[in-house]
This record gives sequence, C-alpha cells and structure tokens, in this order.
Amino acid sequence: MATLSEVARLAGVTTATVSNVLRNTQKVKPATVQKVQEAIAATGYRPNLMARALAEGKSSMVALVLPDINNPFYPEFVRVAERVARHRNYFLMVCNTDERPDIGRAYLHQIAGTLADGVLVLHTGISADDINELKTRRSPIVLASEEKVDLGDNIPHVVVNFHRAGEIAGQHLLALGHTRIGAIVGCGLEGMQVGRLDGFRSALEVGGVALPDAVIRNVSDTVAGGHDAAVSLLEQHPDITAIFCTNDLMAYGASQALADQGIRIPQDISLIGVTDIQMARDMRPALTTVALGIEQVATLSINLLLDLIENPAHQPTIVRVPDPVLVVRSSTGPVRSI
Amino acid sequence: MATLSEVARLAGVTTATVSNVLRNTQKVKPATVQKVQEAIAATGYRPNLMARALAEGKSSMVALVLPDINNPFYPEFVRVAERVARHRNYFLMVCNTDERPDIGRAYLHQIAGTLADGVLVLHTGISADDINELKTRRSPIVLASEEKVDLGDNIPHVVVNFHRAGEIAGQHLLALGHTRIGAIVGCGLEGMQVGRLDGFRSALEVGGVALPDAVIRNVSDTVAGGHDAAVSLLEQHPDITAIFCTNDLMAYGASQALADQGIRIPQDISLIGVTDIQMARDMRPALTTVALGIEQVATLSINLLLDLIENPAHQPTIVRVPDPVLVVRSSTGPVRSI
DNA sequence: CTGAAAGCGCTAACAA
DNA sequence: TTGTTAGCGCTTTCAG
Repeated sequence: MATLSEVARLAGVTTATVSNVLRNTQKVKPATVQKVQEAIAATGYRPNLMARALAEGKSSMVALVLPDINNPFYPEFVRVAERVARHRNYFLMVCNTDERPDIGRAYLHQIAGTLADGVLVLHTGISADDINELKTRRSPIVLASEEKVDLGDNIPHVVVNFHRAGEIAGQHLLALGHTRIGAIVGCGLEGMQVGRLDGFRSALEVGGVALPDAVIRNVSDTVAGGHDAAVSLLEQHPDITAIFCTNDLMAYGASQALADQGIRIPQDISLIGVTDIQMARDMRPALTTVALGIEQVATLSINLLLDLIENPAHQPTIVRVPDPVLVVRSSTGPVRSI
Repeated sequence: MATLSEVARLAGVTTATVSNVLRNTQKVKPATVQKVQEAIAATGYRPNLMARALAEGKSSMVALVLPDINNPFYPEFVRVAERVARHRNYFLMVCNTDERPDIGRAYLHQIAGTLADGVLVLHTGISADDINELKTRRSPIVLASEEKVDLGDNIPHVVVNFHRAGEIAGQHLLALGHTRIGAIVGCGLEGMQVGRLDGFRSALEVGGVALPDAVIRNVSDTVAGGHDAAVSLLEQHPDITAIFCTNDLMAYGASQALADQGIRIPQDISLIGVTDIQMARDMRPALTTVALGIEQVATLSINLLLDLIENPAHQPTIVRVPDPVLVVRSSTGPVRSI
C-alpha cells in the first residue's frame, strides 16, 4: 500500500500538499492538483483511515450493538441505519451480541471512543450502570426504543410509545367484538415487553374486558416461543377468540400453531402483533399489526447519535418516535359467533 | 479518555512499561505490574484501538460485505462469522451494500487494507476485475460460495457445490414420481443461480424427465419473486405437480401463492428449495430443501480469511464446502394421482 | 526489568 | 500557494 509520502515524493511536493488536495481545501494551485492526482493514480494510493482517524481524533465510524441479528427486526433496522450513516459519511459497524450481555459489554468497552465515534445500543441487556460508566468517555451512546425509560435524562435515547401500541391493538380487538382474549408476551433481554401488555390491558379495561393472568404467556421472543405459547393457550383456554402478541415474530409462531390444529385465522381466532416487520406482510394470512415504524425509529436513532457526535451540545437528547399506527390485514376479524 | 502516558505518569513509569503490562509480556516486575494496574483502574484507561492498529500495522478488524441484510441467509451467516471472528480476536464489520455494486466497490476501496485487515465478500456483484485491482494491497480478500468459479486460482474463495444441490433436489422429486415439474430460478447480483438449475436439470434428464424453458421462471431472489413466479407457473402450466426453487426464500413465496389458490402442499404440488434457512423449518408445511450448511460455509470462509491474514502464504487458498444434503420435511410428497 | 526514542500514516497549525 | 513541524496514542527496538 502506497502512503502519502510516497505520493508526495512522486509528485514532487510535500505530504501536506497531498493531504490538501485529498480533501480539496481549495488552497492548492490547479497545476499542482493535477500532478498530485496523477501521482495518486499512479501509485494506487488509498488513504489509511486508521492514521487519519488518529490524526483527526475521529474515526467516522459508529457501532450498532444488537442482541440477535437473526431476529428480522434488526436487519430491517440495520438496513436503514446503514443507509443514513453512509449518507452522512459514517461507516456502520454492526455488532451482534448473540443475546449475551457480557459480549455487549465487551463491545462497548472496546469500541466506544476508540474504534467508533459513537455507539447505538439496541435492547442488549446492557445495564444503565454500564452506560453511565461509559459516559465518562466523550463518545456518545444512544439507546433506542427502550421499553423502560428509567434511564434518566442524562442518557440520550429514542423512545417508542409501546404502551400506545398495546392500546391500539386492544382497541382493535374490542371493536371487533372480542371479549375472550389471550396474550403472548415476549421476554427479551430488557425483560418482559410489559409496556405493550399494559397498554393492551388498559384498553381492554376501558371496554370492560378483563385480561386475567391465566391467559397471559411469557415466552422468549421467537417463532418457537410464539408457537409454544399458542399451543398452551389453546389447550387451557379453548374458548378464546383472539390472541395478542407483543411482537410479530411470536405472532408468526402462533399462527403456525393454529394452522397445525386446523384453526382458521381469523374466522376462528384473530391474531394481532406489534412492530410490522416484513414477515407480517409476507405471512398468510397477512398479519394485522401495530406498526412501530422501524424506518422512523432507525432514522431518528442514528441521526440523534450522529448529531451528538458532531455537536455534543446537541438538543434534544431524548427523542420520541411518532405514535404507532394500526395496520389491518387479514389476521383479524369479527368474533366468531359461537 | 485517559491515554497511555497519563497512566504511565500516574504509575511513575514510562509508556513502554505500561504497554508491556497491557499485553503481559512477562518482562515486568510484579510490583510494577501492580502499580500500573492500579493506575489503569484509577484512570479508567482503555486502549485506543486506532492508535494500536496504526502502530501494529494491523487493525484486528475484518469486513463482511453482503448485498442484502434483509435476506435471511445473511443474518444467519453473519451470526456465525461474527462468533468465529470474535473467538479469534477480530472484530467483524458488517457492510450492507443494498444490492448496489457501486456501494460494494466503495466499501472495498475504502476499507480493505486500511480499516480492515481483510474482507469477506458475499455475492455483491463486485467484478473479478475490482477484486484483482485490490489484490495489489496486501489485504486478503475472500469471496464466499461463488456460483461462477471463473475467479481463477489467484483469488481465495470458498466454493459450494451448487450443481450438486440442484441434482439432489432433482433426484428427490424424481424418486417421488414427479414428471411435470416447474422451476423458479433466482437472479441475484451474481446473475442467475444457474449452477443449481443445471444440476437439477441434469438429474431430471438422467431420469428421462425434461425441463423445457417454458416451465422455468427467472425472478428476483425474494418472497415476492417466488410468489409471482408460482402464480405465473400455475396459470400457464396447471398440470405441474412439483416446483423446484433455487432457494428457500422464493419457495416460501411460492408456498404463499399456492395457499392463496387453495392448492395443498404436498398433496397437490410438492415444493422443494435450496439452502435450509431457519424459515424453511418455521414455515408450514415445513420446507423440504437441500441444505447448503450455512454454518459450515460461514466458518470455512471466515477462517480462510483469518488464516490468510495471519499467514499470507497459507494454503490452500480455495476451499470446498462438503456437499449439500437433502433435508426432507413436509413440503414434498408422492406425485398426485391425477 | 525499565527508559529513551523512533515511527506507524496522517492532519493541522504556522511559516515561508 | 507550499513547506515545516508537531503531534494523534500506541508499539517496539535498543540501551541502560
């Protein structure tokens, strides 16, 4: 790999000049620019980004730490985050923690402030303590779509109104006449998706419908989790006419369980999820869900992070995503007659 | 962020000594180690990985360039690649090109040899010319699971026997008595998945079954692509009893199309895919497919890359993945009687 | 066992 | 407009 000084030597100038043409500060005479560019072409020179980062005190790289790249929510998030970052001239480094908080911690400690100018943390079970400890470094850290907002005002984060999402789901089922309803709640690294459940329950209560603990299943946030929960629910409560899942992935699993037992969706049982991942559109019947607006969340999160990097005094440091919206597809319908 | 010299000052030693205890060359007196470690703890020091990389001439970071993080194959690949890399003390930087070769090129040019010690390229439509141009840098580049192996021996790559995968699928359908078969072929960035189709066709030919062009659909490698292709196939060839898809994602789409039309799988039509992504297990009916062994491919690929980084003379430079294997699930069955 | 000093490749004042 | 000169934070001989 050719270096700056080789290029400089070949062009008969100094490294400073080459550096200047490289990032075209308009301070170089056209003729010299010409010479330098020829030398660059001739040597096949590429800047060493590490050296540049060290000199500039800025790597133009941000890290995205997430728990499980196989959960389709994250790839969808990554895709937009990467695009936004690229447009703002940052590299995005995706770090998968395999659901292990210790790996998340390790990434954070190693990367924040050294490899990356900032890091965006998604539901990785990293404690607020860890985050606070790291705040001493100047590298901004932002958490996205936290369920629990006990982070305080001093940690930048993006908040999604999960409670409202649950509420919307509840209102939809209520409007369709359902009264015997089950709920499948995911347990991610951040703990139960309790905000969504609370919202759901409160909506039902307004309609005079109860949601006893017996019809709630807490399971892992996966297809298999949703499947098993649905099986258990059906076994113990064959009379339910609708199931609320705190996310789409589990709803997909639940739909498999229903299909396996010959139960029709939505004629026999209605199914509603939260998030609106691509899969919700692709599955059959297509899933009615409460869209969290992945694109929005990702965009707001990464932009907040980059804003904070470029201007540490940036305000606000806590941003709210617009409320979720109901997307009606084919998995919900009027309560069955019997 | 504290630096080495601050730690050194606090411990009353020089940076060289701190550096030595940091990576425990056994050359430091226990008492000094003690002092230094206290200073490290007191300052909350973390090494600046950029500076280290510059000094060592090695970043311990590898990049994984892939076309579409939303295609579930890639997250599955990423997960194991990341794990292997981590165990070998490398960071994995995932670069999504959004299916745009120019972005892939840009990543390659910017990252290879500067930010990353090596890069693993997956089906991103980057030309062999580009790769060759980059070979001048010392940074190893390995391509994984190339369909076309016209890369020559001088570019390290991992090759999957796609032809065999197609053959296995063909033999399976043949054994079930199918003779009127359609095929859905994906067109990724690397061009049509023609190896798989060739293998499939040649297996059928051995069994005396033809696969005319009329029953082949070339579509994009997505759920929607598979769906549309299946619709078109059914419309023009209602007599077919089996469909071969060159990958699982399209098979999933095809299954939706069949479900939409009330066609039962496998009673009316058998469906077989290639790859064995998680979705193949999750969908209903579960998909019969030819498993490429994602875990194996990923492991071999990343290990080859790291081997090459650590020892540029490493041999072999081209590694073959063990042959694919048939995984029979519920989407294939005997040909229907009529 | 520890320190002094050079240098990785680049940027950024400041001079010339 | 260009060159000189310091670093950025770390590793790594080579002396002491």
